[in-house]
Amino acid sequence: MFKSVTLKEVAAEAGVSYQTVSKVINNKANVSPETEKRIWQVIADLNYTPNYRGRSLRRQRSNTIGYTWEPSPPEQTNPILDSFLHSMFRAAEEKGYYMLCFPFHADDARMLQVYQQLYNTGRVDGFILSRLNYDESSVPYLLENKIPFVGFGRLDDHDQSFPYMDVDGGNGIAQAMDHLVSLGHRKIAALAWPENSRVGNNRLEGYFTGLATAGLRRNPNLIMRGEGTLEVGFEATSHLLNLPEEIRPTAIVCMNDMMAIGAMQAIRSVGLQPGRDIGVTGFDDSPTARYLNPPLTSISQPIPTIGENLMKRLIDYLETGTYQEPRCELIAPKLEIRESTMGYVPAKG
Amino acid sequence: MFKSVTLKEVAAEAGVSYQTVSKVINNKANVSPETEKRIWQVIADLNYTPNYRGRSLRRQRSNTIGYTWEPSPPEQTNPILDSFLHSMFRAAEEKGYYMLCFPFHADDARMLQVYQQLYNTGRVDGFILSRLNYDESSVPYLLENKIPFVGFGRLDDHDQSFPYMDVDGGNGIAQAMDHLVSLGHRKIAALAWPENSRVGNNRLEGYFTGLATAGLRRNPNLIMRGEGTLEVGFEATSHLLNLPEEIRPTAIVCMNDMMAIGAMQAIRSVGLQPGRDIGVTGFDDSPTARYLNPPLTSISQPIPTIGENLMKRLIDYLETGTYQEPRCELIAPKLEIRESTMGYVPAKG
DNA sequence: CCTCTCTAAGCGAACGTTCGCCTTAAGAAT
DNA sequence: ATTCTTAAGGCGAACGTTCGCTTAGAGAGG
Repeated sequence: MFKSVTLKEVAAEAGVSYQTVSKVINNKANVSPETEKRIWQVIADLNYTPNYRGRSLRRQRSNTIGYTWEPSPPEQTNPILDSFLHSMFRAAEEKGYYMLCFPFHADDARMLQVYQQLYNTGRVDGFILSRLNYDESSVPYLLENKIPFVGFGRLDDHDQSFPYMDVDGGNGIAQAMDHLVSLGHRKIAALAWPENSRVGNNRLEGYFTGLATAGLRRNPNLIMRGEGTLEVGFEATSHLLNLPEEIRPTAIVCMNDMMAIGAMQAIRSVGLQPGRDIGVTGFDDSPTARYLNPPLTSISQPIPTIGENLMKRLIDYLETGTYQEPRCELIAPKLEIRESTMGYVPAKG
Repeated sequence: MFKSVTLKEVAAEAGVSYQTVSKVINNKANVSPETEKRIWQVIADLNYTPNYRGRSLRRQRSNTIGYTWEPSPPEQTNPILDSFLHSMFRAAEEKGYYMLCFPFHADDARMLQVYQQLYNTGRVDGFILSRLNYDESSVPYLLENKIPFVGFGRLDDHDQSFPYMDVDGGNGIAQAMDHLVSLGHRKIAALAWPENSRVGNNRLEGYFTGLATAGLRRNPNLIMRGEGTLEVGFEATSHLLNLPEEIRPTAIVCMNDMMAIGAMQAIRSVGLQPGRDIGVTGFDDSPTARYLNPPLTSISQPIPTIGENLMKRLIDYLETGTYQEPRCELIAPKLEIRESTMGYVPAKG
């Protein structure tokens, strides 16, 4: 095994006590300029880097942030995982931190135990949570045990109980609605998620906002709910297309891209053309969205900004003991307009 | 901050020296059954877990494995990342290990420095590398510095210089070829990668094997090369479809799914139907493959098996000091047959 | 000449473990 | 009665840091 250079070796070489070397490294030195220079020189010569284990034990700090996430089912892919992770990695490294990733457990109690364990044993200094929903048990648990964390997402729309960043999904869908309305659509359907999904409800709010802004009435027949899968998108859209002419939608706003893909397939399966005959929008702006046929208008979340910001915020808290204001931040997504909403010609007028 | 329970507190409560408690925990005890039982009881009562930092310093072990990977460009998605990571996380946790993830750096020297640093400071005990190519500088570096690691992928086809697992891409493509030949295809094109891609060349080998098995001649006009993107797939296929009738391919084997998607779009853009008129196969079996129109025949890699196996192999080495045989393992992928190769009717007989 | 202050650096202790050797007492063997 | 063995557990040291207090020596002020 590799024997790495220690403080003592540096000290011996520089002709000082090892504690003095430590002080120089940590800028706590009362040392003459020449001595300091000599010490730095030796550090460079021997290629010394402080041992993480010793430092961590003494400082009672691990400089490590824990993170886990629920893995996607095999037939789906997580479009934001890669960039979210890397944005956090980079922000952490910049501050001398690293991320410890650990497996997700569906069993809540087990998951809490893992959080507790990682923190109590000193493996991590805090956590980043993501994809929070109403019933997230980890949030109250971590708060109660005073374990530092920040979240991507919140528990409900007016929650301020812990520091987070979140995408304002409602804002995004409202942008999509305005866009569709401006193209002349008046009968707009929504493919929404089950009512127990906080993210889903947040997005659906944007649908309602969009209707209100345009002075349109809510029509319960045009709101379909289900899991955010291609199949649900297909079925729901098939149903919508079978509605009588006078209420049949001319545009469909989907709460994610998978549903939108299903919707476009359903539209094509009855001989219509997505974009020209029926406008379709998605959410997430998955990498594949632009490659669909037609390319899908979707809503993109500034994932790297969020990852970087969350990490910086958590580290800043760990080092200062207080959270920067604003503790809770909502950030607007961006509508990416593509052909799945272009080419529509309103029936009359 | 949280003050966690220490050995000394357990010892005081149990009325023994703290070293004895340590011995009990590590099964190195010469202790009477009653004492041992009492100690375990106290441990449970106080909810004691050994402090990672102290243990790690003393044992000179971090029980942590490092991993990084090159992030996908924004317009692409890494279809295997999520399940690969989670399979490693799970295997690690089972053995009391965790993964430290750190940012990828395109600059080679910088990257090597990070590896060195993480290892020398005692943050990690070893690494897992992935997506290795011919010119991978990390492999010789880690070998030379005796830093433990295992790889997903190898440097060249007969490489045995370090322990790895790899998917036999050639085997996969050969399966696809056999499948196409059995359907009656005789003119089969390949959308291959640039010649400096080891993975690409390995897969292309399978194309040649398939031709040989079927007794077909290689036709340089039917081998197109380029980046594994949708655009390249589209352009290359458009070119192939413009070839004179007698050599124009009836099937196209693509080295990944993105190219296959591009190929199918090109086929459709000239009024033909993928699957019925021209067979198309991909590689990776991305989650979206089954949702394409038509669903794409592709080759799926047993990612979770690989992740689990790599992790176990590395940990086993760290704990025993020798690698299990076989040190290098090649594992066959699986052909997933879908409609993009079905429905073809050979022209004559 | 004595005290005081300041600078530069040393020193002991502590963080929470694990490791190897030592001690004690009891019983067995001589 | 003396020595030997064994079981049960104690003890000091070490892993590589950082922290806070102490000290040696020089120069200033009275």
